[in-house]
Amino acid sequence: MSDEAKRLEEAREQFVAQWGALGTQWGINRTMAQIHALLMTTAQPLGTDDVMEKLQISRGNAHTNLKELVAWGLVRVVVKKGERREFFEAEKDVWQIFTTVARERKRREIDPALGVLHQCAEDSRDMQTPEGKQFHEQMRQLEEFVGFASKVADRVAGMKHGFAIQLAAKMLG
Amino acid sequence: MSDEAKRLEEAREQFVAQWGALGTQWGINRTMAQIHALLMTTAQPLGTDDVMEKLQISRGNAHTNLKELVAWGLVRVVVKKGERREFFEAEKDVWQIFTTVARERKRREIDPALGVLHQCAEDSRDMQTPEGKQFHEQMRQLEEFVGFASKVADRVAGMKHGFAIQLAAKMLG
DNA sequence: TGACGCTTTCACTATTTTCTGAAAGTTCGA
DNA sequence: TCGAACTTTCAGAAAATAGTGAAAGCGTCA
Repeated sequence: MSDEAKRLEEAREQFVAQWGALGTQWGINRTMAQIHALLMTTAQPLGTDDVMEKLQISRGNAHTNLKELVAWGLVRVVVKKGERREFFEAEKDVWQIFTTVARERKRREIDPALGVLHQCAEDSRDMQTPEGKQFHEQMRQLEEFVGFASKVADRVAGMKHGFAIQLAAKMLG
Repeated sequence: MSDEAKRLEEAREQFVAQWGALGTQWGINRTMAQIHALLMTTAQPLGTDDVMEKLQISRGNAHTNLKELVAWGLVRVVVKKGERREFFEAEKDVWQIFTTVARERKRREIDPALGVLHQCAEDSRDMQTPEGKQFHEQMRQLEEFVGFASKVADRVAGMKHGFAIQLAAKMLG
């Protein structure tokens, strides 16, 4: 193996390890983040056994997290003709990754919060005491804000890269 | 206790419980989210023992998470004159809460990622093989995007409520 | 049909995170 | 200087989460 190939291996391992650690902080399972990192930096699709070997994990673990990444929409299943097993390939376009994650997190984190807040605001709508009114008002404001965030997330997730850049440039300028 | 007071208690408990569950999904410790919910919906500041009692948790747990909330900047310590113990009060303004959380998450999640990516991009700067070049390019794009996100976060976190509303209205309109 | 190659599931184990409760530390008034 | 009133820390217990490995499932082809 050439010197550069070795360096590339090292750099990739570095990236995989650190991305995994970051994933943990982000509330994402370490293995899932590591597989994603591995796949993002590999040109050709990998099979389950490749992933198991590179990350030194069990088949069950590799399988579960690969499928989870597919469920998130961050990884595609690729079938090679003449091959029976499945290969996996990560989306590599950064803006695409971002919108996918944004959509998914909105669905998993924002939408449920909205439900809770709406319910609580409803339940306290008619309260008369100062404490009751204050509670209702707080719920209402939270609901309003989160609903707003929800719309922004939809909007951003639906934008084309170019348009987002333009908007952001205006914002930062 | 009046009927409404009872209903308020129930609604609050509902909110606390559900907000705690949501916190977990968001990668935030359940107790911390619950204390935050409790404090956000309570007009007057609470002491450690109040929190322990309402949430049925130990002193150590209450203490640790109250201090953590203070460290995040979501809760203030209040000293009442003539009282030796500390009371705690949550920030209630929604936009304020949002900017605080945005700042904190940027610091904890975005900035470290930027460090990792920059390092990896550097380490692969001079690679010559197609795989090496591709790796470098991927790191570069990720770094660029995350750096950009970092700037946007700073900008948004620094905005006044009114301005943000205006911007968002333009965006959604 | 059956057995091969691969995928999927799941009971159990390991690891990580969170919580408890008690002891130690701090502050302040008498 | 003592001790009451709080706050803070932390070792170990409990709970939650993640990972393993083996068995079961599935589709294909001889």
